[in-house]
Amino acid sequence: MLKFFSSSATNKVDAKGRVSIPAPFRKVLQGEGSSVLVLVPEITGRPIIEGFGEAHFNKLAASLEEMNPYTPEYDALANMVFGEAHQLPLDDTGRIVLPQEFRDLTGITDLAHFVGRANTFQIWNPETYNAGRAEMRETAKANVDKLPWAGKRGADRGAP
Amino acid sequence: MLKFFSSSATNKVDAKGRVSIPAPFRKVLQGEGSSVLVLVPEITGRPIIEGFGEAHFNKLAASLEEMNPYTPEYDALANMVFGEAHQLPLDDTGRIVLPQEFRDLTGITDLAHFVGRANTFQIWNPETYNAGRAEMRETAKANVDKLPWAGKRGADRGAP
DNA sequence: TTGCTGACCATGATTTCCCATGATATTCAA
DNA sequence: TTGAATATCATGGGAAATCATGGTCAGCAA
Repeated sequence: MLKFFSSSATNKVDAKGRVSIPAPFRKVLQGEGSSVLVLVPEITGRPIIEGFGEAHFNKLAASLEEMNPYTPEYDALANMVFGEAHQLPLDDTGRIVLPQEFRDLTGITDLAHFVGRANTFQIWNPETYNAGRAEMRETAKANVDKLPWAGKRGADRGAP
Repeated sequence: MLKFFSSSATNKVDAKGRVSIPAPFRKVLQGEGSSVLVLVPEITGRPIIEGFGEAHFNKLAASLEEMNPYTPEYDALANMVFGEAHQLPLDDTGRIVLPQEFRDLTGITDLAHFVGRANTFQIWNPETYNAGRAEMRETAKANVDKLPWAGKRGADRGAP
């Protein structure tokens, strides 16, 4: 069973706001033994939706619990994350209804672009994504050395 | 059990996009106790696919988690690596379906060239590979001394 | 009513699964 | 060491399941 959200897909959003969650993503949720999906606006305010399963949602809740309540930080995070999150059940064909506020936030009308990001995934307006893609490629290229790819950063790869 | 990806092979891509993963490569995956393969476009954007097993994929995820999220670097790496990675299960005859986007990227139509690279391997359009091979030989020849062959202990492996 | 939601059914296009085959490779015994 | 018996490998094809998508209809609220 798949462990990480990976790959991308652009799916249609129908007149009722329904979108198919890409099959590989559903398999990750399934692996968590869950068929609900959590969507939250990207916390820094960019026009992107962040998505994940219950497992990750629980982790977020756990981190919050470690914070001191009745502080502005706790307040802000609790409200922005949990206050704006939607827990959406997948229907029997693997679709969710994308809440109107998320369509507004992202500018999504009839197409939604899904991007896997390991423990989470994102939903973008395809146009926004394409507009930023070239720059992301450049930034990624300039930062390869942050990942244990083939350089010496890949410390424990077996060879001395 | 084999530990590194080595050797090369050129295999057919059938009408359904299926390719046999070279048997020696399968043995490396088997050694990791896994039968899924991860493919990612080469990060600098050349028309090459990078492949490896779940073990290496986990390491990539782990390094990401150590980075500061919501930075352009994190974003770019997450989207370009995980967003474009495919986790592909091998079928019972050791084949995968090479995703269309990878066939497009590399220009692969009916033949795929596999090249072992120790901890990862690459998939090339055979023509692209052949076209660049002579130059790679020259570059390798000019840099033999960078490898710590027997008798050359402590050779300089390049400083940060 | 009018409009929205959710449950259910329908469908074409993949994609996956399963079985089959010829070409090497490998094993093992004489 | 040679040759026959046995695996392994790369490849092909058809049937069955999955996927993304669309539509209908009943319930419920405004």
